[in-house]
Amino acid sequence: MPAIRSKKAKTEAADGIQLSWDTPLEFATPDQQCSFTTNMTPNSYSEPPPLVDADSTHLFPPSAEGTSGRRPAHSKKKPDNHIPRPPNAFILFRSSFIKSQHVSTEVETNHSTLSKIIGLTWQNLPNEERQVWHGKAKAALEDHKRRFPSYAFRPAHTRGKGGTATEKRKVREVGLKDTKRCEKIAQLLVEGKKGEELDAAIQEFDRTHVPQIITRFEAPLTVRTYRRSSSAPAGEPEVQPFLRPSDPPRKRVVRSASTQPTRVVTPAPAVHLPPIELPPTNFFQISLDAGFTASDFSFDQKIEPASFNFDSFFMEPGSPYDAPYDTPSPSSMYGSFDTYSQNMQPQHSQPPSLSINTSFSQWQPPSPFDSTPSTPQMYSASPYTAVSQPEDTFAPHNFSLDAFQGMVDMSNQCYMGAEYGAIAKPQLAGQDVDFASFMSSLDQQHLSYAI
DNA sequence: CTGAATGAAAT
DNA sequence: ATTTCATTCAG
Repeated sequence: MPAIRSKKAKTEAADGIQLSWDTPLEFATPDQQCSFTTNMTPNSYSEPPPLVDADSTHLFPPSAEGTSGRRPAHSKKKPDNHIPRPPNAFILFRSSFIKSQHVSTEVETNHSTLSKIIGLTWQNLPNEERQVWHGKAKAALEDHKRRFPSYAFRPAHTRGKGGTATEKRKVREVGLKDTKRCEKIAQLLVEGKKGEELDAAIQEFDRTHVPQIITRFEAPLTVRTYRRSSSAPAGEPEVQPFLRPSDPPRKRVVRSASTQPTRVVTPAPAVHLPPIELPPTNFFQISLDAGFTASDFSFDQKIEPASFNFDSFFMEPGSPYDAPYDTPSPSSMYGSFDTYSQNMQPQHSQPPSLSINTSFSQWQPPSPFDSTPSTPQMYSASPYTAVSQPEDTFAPHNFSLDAFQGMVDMSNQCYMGAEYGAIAKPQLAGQDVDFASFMSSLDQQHLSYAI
């Protein structure tokens, strides 16, 4: 899921006033000097801790944190007398989780990913076990209050921001880690696997599971929208139905699920594309972002000028990896591919039921292409779209996969390519199909829950 | 410095 | 409602 919660990182001066927090955070330790005192009601939270011995019954007991206060002197700008907030239950859980190395660095070192895993684990945690951590959080809070009686949380509410009217919120970082892997790890964790056992299980998982490749679609670009965006009469109010990479993300709730994307349809006349013959091939299996379903494509029979309108797109490498990486070096075409390619191995012997055969050919754009300034710039990323310049034609359905662009022409032929030309040949059960059929064939099986 | 999670507490 | 910031450290 995208993290739209923007971080301000406003290094606020003048907020902390009190002593510094140099003692190691000792949240969970029961035997610490500070026993409950006076004014607190020990059982203010409803659920009493389990009667049984906690450590043996819990999946993730707090790591035996012996006063190992390792605090690398908080990295950056903090007033020095800054008092950190009391940690909440999850933060405590995460903290303990990290310390205890339940997930070894063999499996995952990236803390963003770890957060994801731990978040999933947290949610899968039995209620009573989460309650334990809420109890710890409560204790930590009380302790905090004792130590810093006059502390008050003063979030630096940054008013006005940068002042720039445009403030485009940063589109999510595309380096999304494989969500399925995170889910798998979390699942294994709640099953009680950790440490080496987990290592082994994940190694096995990594061996058999082909990581997803995440790409982004660009808004369909038509000649009309191009004209409009580049100083046109603009008689009508400017419609901005499409989502371009540079646009702020559509309102998509992050933590609560599901916001259906708006569907947009644009008329589009035919356009001619140069015929290309395909070399053989890589197979990619396609699945869609969680927020969307196949029906969002309005790609029924009459795909005519249906336009894409979604944020992201997954391509899962499927089978035969015969000639993928040495020929035109696809890795140079898009970074995310590169990122994951190390984990890819030839696997299955059967193509996936739903696949796109992307054939990379060294197709060169027609000569007029290079030297024709009249060709809209935005088209230039894809040599194929470049030829669709005739006055009253539209660029066909146009999408981009990172540096990668593609489109579907009026006969539903799908093309992809950046520096290299490529034809995407959707296949269904091994048979070539047009892109519309392909899209409408997407079903639950091919949807993923990610992002 | 950011991202990634959840939750408490502040506007 | 929305935003900050608690933890953590690799990128």
